[in-house]
Amino acid sequence: MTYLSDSIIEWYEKYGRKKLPWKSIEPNPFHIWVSEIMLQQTQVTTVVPYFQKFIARFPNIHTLAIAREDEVMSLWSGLGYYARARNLHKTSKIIEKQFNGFFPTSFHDLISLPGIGRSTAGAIMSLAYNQSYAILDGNVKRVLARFHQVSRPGSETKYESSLWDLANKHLPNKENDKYTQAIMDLGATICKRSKPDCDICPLKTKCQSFHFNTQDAYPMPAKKIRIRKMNKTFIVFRNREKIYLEKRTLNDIWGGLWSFMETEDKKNIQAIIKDFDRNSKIVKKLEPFIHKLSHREIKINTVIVETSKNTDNFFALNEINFGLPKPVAQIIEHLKLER
DNA sequence: AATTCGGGGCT
DNA sequence: AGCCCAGAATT
Repeated sequence: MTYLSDSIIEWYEKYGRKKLPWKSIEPNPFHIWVSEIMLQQTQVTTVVPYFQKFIARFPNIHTLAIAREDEVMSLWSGLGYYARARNLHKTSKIIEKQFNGFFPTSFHDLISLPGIGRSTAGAIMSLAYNQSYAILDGNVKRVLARFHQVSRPGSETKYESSLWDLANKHLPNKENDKYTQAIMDLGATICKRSKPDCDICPLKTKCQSFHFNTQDAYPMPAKKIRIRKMNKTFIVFRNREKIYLEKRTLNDIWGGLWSFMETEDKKNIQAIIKDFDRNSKIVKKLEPFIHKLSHREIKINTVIVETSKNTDNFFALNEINFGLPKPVAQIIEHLKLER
């Protein structure tokens, strides 16, 4: 099958996005890898400023591999899905040690690395090395689901599998790098989720959804996830200009970032405070606010506690340079303004 | 096979 | 207010 790839590549020559910051005349595998990880479940416009700051600080694998994890997390702060950053760092060390600092060039080696799955490995093989591998991101899924009117059976696995088959079937026999970029660009700029610009789409003469006017029905919607609502109380221990922070464990949200002590049960607040410092007391409560995640909705309460303790985990507001969850960063900004 | 993991853009 | 985004790892 070459109609689809030929048409898309031809379209890309005229209308594709060729100036994204991770693109260069000579492909840079390190840049492509970092961008692919940042772009997982994250839109291009969100990623661009993070990518530029990240590359300015870590221009190559070596600088990343020898960095402190806290600094890596700091540059990821606000981007979300923090396991991506931890895996990125972990993988840079693996490449330094096990691959002698050379970025892997085979699909087998790439997919063995933390944070690199089938689609990301395919993207690197294609975009960095012009090898014939498919990707299956949200853009490609949408284009293929519409082009073929792919239905979503009971089994999600079968649906994914049939899309992968189509993605492989449509691979061109040359210019795979250009094709991969092209089909993503088409999905992002023409074959959009809502109001696709079918009239100027290079695939319209053979697109099933255009023919039957079913663009809104494809891709068929995924199963709805239910959003868990929960409460959290952040306990901000403050000693003059310094506040207490601790590093979060990896098996929860915001893993590896620094945060306040917290509880989900308000009845525990007094006990936690007295356990920390029996002479401390609550001096203030901030206005509660809702922090929304894609799978949770957290009502965040904040209590400020004055303490005279001053351990290693106390930091001046202006010297905090590691990763912070969004709501924690918000609260710290608020505290700075009060000064 | 289903759930978990962020935060933001767009409608 | 709800859905989706250059998905992968874990349960």
